[in-house]
Amino acid sequence: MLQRTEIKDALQSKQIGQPINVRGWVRSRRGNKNVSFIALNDGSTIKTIQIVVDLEKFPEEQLKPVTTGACISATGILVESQGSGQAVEIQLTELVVYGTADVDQYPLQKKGLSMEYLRTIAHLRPRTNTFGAVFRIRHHMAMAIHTYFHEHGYFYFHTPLITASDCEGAGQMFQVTTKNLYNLKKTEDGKIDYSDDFFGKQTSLTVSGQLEGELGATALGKIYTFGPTFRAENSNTPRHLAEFWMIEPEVAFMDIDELMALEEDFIKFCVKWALDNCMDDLEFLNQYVDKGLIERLRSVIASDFVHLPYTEGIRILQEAIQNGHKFEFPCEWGDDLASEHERYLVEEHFKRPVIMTNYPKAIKAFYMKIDEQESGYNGKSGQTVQGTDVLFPQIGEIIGGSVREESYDKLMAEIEARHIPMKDMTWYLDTRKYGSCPHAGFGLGFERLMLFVTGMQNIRDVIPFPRTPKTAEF
RNA sequence: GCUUCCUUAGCUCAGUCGGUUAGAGCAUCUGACUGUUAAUCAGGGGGUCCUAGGUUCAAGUCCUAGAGGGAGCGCCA
Repeated sequence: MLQRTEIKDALQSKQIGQPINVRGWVRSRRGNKNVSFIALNDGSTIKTIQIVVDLEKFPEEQLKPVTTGACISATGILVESQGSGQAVEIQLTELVVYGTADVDQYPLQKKGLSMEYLRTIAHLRPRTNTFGAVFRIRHHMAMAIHTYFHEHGYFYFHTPLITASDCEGAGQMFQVTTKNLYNLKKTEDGKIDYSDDFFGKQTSLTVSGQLEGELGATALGKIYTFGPTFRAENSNTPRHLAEFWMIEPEVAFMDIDELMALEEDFIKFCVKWALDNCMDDLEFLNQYVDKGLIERLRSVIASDFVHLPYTEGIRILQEAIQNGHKFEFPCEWGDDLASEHERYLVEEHFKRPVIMTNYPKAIKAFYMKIDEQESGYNGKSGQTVQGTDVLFPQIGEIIGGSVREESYDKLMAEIEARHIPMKDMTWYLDTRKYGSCPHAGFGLGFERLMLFVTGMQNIRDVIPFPRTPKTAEF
């Protein structure tokens, strides 16, 4: 049998008049009593190749199983197309049907399928144009991430997925245990006895690789993590998953300005990568999912991100309120900003991405470096921390980053003030105890980047098998 | 977790004030058409109106509860 050619290559081929073999899944078949046209897709590209069937050589009976969804091998002669719409097509000489798809049962149709419906058949949705495009782009974004960090001298550092620490505070955790939940052994004071559990202590799935990432950065200099993360929050929104992938670079000797430059440069690199490598898929999404997509991607690459200290952000919001803008929630200095406030700043006031910095320390994590230089609110220093959140149009917070507090004493003071359980965390504190150094890093939700790059509306549609509260199908 | 909306044919949706036999487009099937490309044209088949109660002479329509889904908010990435 002739060697298989992938459809993306077949469509570019100049071997007119030569035999060719393609294999894939039938998107549609149409025609009249003389000729039948099969649109075939093999996933290598969003495009289909047209197989032209002369019904005198292939009687209708033989073509019966060639229905939408069926898998076939088509051998024929590559010819210049007589019709408009494609440069080349294949005149069929030999047909093999690998697998049929009963038209009364196969759930995918040529058109008119909602995202909600496709989510119920997530095992088949990669065969649709939209999800094919999304998952090809997902691959390319993963490659972009590895390429960016590798080319900038970062090391890919693997942090554990199972952890015994519960102090990061990033969210509720999924417990990991081999204990018999129907017959739990209790200690004398009524607590669960984990001493006979698999790890001999209580363990969970990680909510962040950052703390372990800091161990890597304070030895290798520049590291990044890229792996799955798990949060058991009961979050029901189009921007949250219980299982998602996170990118967390951590860099020794990096200050807040360098951190912001990294965040901006990294995101722009990824967006540009998509425009350079995924244009066919982006054009499809631009046409059918989000009309402004490509323009928005280009504008993000072209614009400089705003650097906005929290205190200045509050001032702008209060000015907006004085000018008659209505917000549901208040925003006094010290309040955490609500989505509506972030959206106002990004989408209405600045109309470009904003990196918000120097937040009040009370609303941020314990490990963020306290701002001693910043004059801060009412001219008093030490009230803010060097956090840097990148806020994007449509999707809100895409990155949360900060300079880390490198002083052992200051870090311990925060930990004690917040009553954070650190008894099993001496390994983390050792980074500050031995050769402590200034360092910084950020976390970027991979699926949120995917939302932005694809224009998709719901985070459940940019990961093949989404896990959300009450849903763990497939 | 809170608020709110939705659930009618395989899919996307109409369905008026509670009133005769529940409709459309697409899909599918049959036929027509000498090259289509979201093909087109003609015709046919296809219904547990989410589930369980209730109100009523009469419920897809009103009420209660439950299930599933979406959106907004909170938490965050």
